[in-house]
Amino acid sequence: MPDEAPVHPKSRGAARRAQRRGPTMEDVADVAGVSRGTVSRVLNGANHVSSASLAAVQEAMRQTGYVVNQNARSLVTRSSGAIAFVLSEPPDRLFEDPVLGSLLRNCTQLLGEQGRSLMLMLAGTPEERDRTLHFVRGGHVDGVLLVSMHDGDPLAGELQRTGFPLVVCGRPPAAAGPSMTYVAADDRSGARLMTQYLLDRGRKRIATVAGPADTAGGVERLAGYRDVLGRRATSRMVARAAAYTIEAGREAMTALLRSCPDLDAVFVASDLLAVGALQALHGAGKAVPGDVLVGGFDDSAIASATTPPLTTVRQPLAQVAAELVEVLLKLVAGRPVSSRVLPTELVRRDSA
Amino acid sequence: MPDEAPVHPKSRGAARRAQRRGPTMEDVADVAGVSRGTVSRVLNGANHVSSASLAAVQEAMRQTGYVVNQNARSLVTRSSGAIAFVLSEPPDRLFEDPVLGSLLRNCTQLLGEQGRSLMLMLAGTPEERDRTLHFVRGGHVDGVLLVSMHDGDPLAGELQRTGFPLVVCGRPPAAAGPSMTYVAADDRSGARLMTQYLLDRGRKRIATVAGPADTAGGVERLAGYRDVLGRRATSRMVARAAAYTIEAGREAMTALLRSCPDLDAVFVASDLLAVGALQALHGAGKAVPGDVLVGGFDDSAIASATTPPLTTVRQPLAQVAAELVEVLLKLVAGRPVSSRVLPTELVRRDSA
DNA sequence: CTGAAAGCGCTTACAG
DNA sequence: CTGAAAGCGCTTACAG
Repeated sequence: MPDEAPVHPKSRGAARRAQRRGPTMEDVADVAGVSRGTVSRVLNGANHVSSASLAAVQEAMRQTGYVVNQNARSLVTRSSGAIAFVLSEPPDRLFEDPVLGSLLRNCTQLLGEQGRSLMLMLAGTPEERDRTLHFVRGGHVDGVLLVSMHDGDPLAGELQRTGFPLVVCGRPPAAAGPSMTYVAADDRSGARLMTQYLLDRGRKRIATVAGPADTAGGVERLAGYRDVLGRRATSRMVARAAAYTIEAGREAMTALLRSCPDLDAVFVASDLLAVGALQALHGAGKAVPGDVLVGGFDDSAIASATTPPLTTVRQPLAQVAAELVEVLLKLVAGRPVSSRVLPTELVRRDSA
Repeated sequence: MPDEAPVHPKSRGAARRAQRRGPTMEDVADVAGVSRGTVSRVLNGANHVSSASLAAVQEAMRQTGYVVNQNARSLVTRSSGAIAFVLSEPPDRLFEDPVLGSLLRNCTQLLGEQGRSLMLMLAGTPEERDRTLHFVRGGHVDGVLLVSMHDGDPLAGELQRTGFPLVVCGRPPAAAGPSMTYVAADDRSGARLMTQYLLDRGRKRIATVAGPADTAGGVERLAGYRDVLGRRATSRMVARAAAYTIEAGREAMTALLRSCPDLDAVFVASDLLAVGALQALHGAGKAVPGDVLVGGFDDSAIASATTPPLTTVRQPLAQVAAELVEVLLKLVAGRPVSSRVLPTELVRRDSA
């Protein structure tokens, strides 16, 4: 096997035929009455170009409808203009959680404003991981944004070893080493904020629905909860959700109602989980917030659409995306960067 | 202004320096003791290559860690290996609806399996549209998948005029002309299915929450509803949602309860809208399905997570994605294609 | 089956 | 400020 993903060799011929050969730099130079080099200089910042040449070239570009051939340019500059957005998740539930969608949209938009494009790559299976690594090594992208929720994901380290600029969204796996740059919301202090709030509202038996144990959210948010409650947080007050889904939230909440029937508040580690928790509480005849206070995490779109609307911890997703892009582009430009942890804040609605 | 998006000319130098120059075809050829041409032939299908050369080249590739430079290859083949996935939507609510996420994930996965990559492009604003067009014309991609929910979107026509292979998801705007290839779920007959089902369950006053009037879903699904009810569908039984969101569904349902207080069933044009409709009904003290039958559309992940679980019309999204990719790649290969409309089906749960 | 050579469209020192 | 020229790494007729 050649070390190369198959790219439909058969179809190349046809694709080539179909492509009209647009005007090249040569054509523009001819029309403008200058050399190819001058056209190139106009394209790349217009330094050291007389205003007469500048005008002539611009006019010629308009006339010919010239569009630069990015492949030719990339071949010499060794820079593709694209960034890989790598989603290291099992494929089934992808995008069910609005957090990912928000991140992806924001990054795409911000990169676009910088004249860069985003390649979406899935890396949930071993084959996909290989493809992604191969793709990055092939120089298709100038840098990588990795969104991985699971600890112990080997991809982070492998990507780092390619030597390409890399920024991870969320805290990187411990095994990654200290040199890995990341941007994360402060999960732990957000969880503390919410737990303290529930306590301040006079509740005595505050349970929690934690996220899966192999995710940063599942670890950090539970830690924040424990920071506040100390030994008051007994094991019967903690339930693990199997995934970040509505169903899993419902199941975890049901388990909690069984193990701790007299709970009077619950901190749920994500809004989507909280939707399920609300259903379980309603189903058990518990009034929210009357009998049980419910606090979520994320402040995703669904938080204001539940009944009652969800009091939650706001992750600054737009800012996470902005910093992710900023840090990565700095890295691509060869400038020094450092990791960033962004503050979270409490958003009060009606559920707590 | 040069006709060219700025791609950080300043950063190029740094990026270049940072890039280690991997082994080239020349290096592989040297190690294998053959010419560059033979290495290339091995890479592109291994026809007309002796098994001795083949083995030598493969071994040399392994030894050197060779990875093909896609830019150099694309420059001569005029084929980038990438496909643009263009989302022509206003940015705010993007991905709130799980339908888009599902489509994107499936397309990315299927393209990946074909050795192709997906570039995500937003085209919600005029600037973004220009960027997208420029990008496509620049030859960055071999073809375009356009997901546009809004009629009268000029982008479809503009993309078509570039001459690049294009497939639209959903029925294209009427103005697009007959030659535009599309893949769509059969919205109208799905709506008929649901309306007929509500009728068959003995309901007399079947209202509908329709999608925005400028979307295919808003038009076709309402048409299907009217196909079945004829003049029994009076204007007071139809409410338009302002967008495909939970809030809009709640508002439309509230309006319906005012204009038609004795309704005993409602067909809601999307699952997300139906979540809002359920909230409004519960808020008004109506039991579902006891007092009012509720039918949704999409069968997205949320449909099985509502209380009660939603009876809905299933859009075959995985199949839509598969056909989208298949048709586009055929087009890219220069083969003939035709548009496809995929059947929808009723999924019974508890809300109706 | 295989090598030598042309060429894809651009950028960038290098002279001037 | 500008042109001529080399070179980026590959593919592909063209001979043999």
